[in-house]
Parts: sequence; structure tokens; C-alpha cells
Amino acid sequence: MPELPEVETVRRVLEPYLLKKTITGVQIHNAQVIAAPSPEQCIAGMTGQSIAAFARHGKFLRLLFESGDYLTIHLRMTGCLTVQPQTVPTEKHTHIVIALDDGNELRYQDVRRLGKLWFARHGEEDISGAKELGIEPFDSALNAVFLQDKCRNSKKPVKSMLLDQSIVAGIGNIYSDEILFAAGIRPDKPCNMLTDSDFERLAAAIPERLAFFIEKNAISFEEYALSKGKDYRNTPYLCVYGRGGEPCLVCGTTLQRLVLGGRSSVFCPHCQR
DNA sequence: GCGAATGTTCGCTT
DNA sequence: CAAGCGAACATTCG
Repeated sequence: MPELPEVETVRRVLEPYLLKKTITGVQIHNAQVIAAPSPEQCIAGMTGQSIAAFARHGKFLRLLFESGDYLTIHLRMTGCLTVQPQTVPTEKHTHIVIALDDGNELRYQDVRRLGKLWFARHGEEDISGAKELGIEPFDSALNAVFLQDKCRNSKKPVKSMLLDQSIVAGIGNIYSDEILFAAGIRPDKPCNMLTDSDFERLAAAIPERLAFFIEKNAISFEEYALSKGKDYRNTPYLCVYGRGGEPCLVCGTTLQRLVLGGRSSVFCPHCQR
């Protein structure tokens, strides 16, 4: 459950089932996903805590406790959070189970185990990397001038700039391609070659596309639980991602695939310049 | 069997 | 020294 629209969907779906709940116990089936501190400290630190908020920053999720302590979660490629009754058997690859006082459990499942969780005390330095994030895509500070400033001295492909979490937080490989398609810019166009008009269209396309996909991802708690948190409703609405070799939905030109920074990128050579 | 997959970080080479 | 690669993490799927 990876990019900002999916992470925001998880947050919205689970939030009502987490707020005001108290943690009655924590099971760690695989300590590999705990980045810090030790599993014992995580269990001792979280047990008895009451959940005050469930927040998102870029692709990070954070459980904030009444005490000011907090648990930061990054799902990376295949991490997945669900809230299920204790009576429902856990799925394969469930690594962390956080029992709540209403009989439900917050479960962390991750096939590839690339995701990470960090528990931290109030006032303790956050080492998750979340504080190195750039601005949120929906922040009014995200405009053409902001992007232009970040791109001034860079010859990097514009797609790499979009994937840089320290500039704009939350964009990943799917939505960077979708944003560039919407903005009509080739993913390999160097940042320092972007025109004023490119920056304007890019600044508009970022929040527009992400908001569109958050809306398309909307799902009820029940449906989310049924699909084990793995329902990817965005797929039917993707214009370019995963469609290399297929015709462009706008002009019919065959979509091209290329590799940038080790990530596959698909674009329309006619619509994107 | 091989390559790729919604992400990030580290280490090595330009 | 910055930028830009590939590898690593680990598993599944086509």
C-alpha cells in the first residue's frame, strides 16, 4: 500500500477505529520490521497507551498517543495495515499485532518486509526520516516558483525531482508518471530545461492528480477489511503507468517505456514534450 | 529460471 | 564533492 493516495486511504479508513482506543498488548512476530528501539522497548512503551491521533506525512503514517509518545510507520512496497477483530485469524506475513481495548487488533502485514516501524518517546529525536520530508502536495506553498527554485541548478530528469521526498512528499513511481502525463512533460526532461509554463502545469497537476486518486481510492471500512487492505482501485484510472506499448488514451500514439533512476517510466511521446 | 514490482538507503564510481 | 549508478532488502507473480 504505497504512495500518498493509498497511505491517505489507509489513514482515513482506519482512523475512526483507532482514536480513543487503548493498547492492551503488542505482539512482535518478526522484529525485522522494527527499526527502533528494541522490540522489548516497543512492547513496554506502547502497552497501556491511548491513541490520540492517526496522522500522515508524505508516505509516513503516525500513531500519536495521549502521552506525546508516537509510533511512526512506513509501508514501503508491500506493507499493509488492517484493523480486525481478535477472533479473525491473522494473515500470512503478519509481523506486528497491536491489541486494542475494544476487541480489535491493529495488524501490520508485509510480504517483502521492507516496511519499518519506529517507536519514540515524547520529545525524543525522530529518526524515521519523516522530518526530512518536503512540503505536502496540498500545501498552498506548492506553486510554480517553489518548484522552479528546487530545479534551478539541477540537470536531473524532472521525474527524479518528483520522486525526491525532500522536495514534495508522497509522490511515488505510479503518480509521478501520471502527474507528468497530466502536465504534458516528458519524464526525462532535465529540470533546468523546464519552462515557466511547465512549472505552472506541474504545480497544478501534482495536487490535482493526487486528490483525484485519493477520491478514486475511497472505500468503506467493511470493504477494506474484506480485501485485507489490498484493494487497488486506482488501476482503472491510470493513463500511463503500466501501459507501456499500449495506445495513449488521448492521441493513440504508442506509449513508450524507459528506465530512469532504476524505475520504469511510461509516457506518451506525442503528448509529453 | 528470469525479470519486475506502488520504496528507501548505502556504497561505489564518475 | 556532488551526482548518478547499481545493489541490497525479500517475496511473489507472470
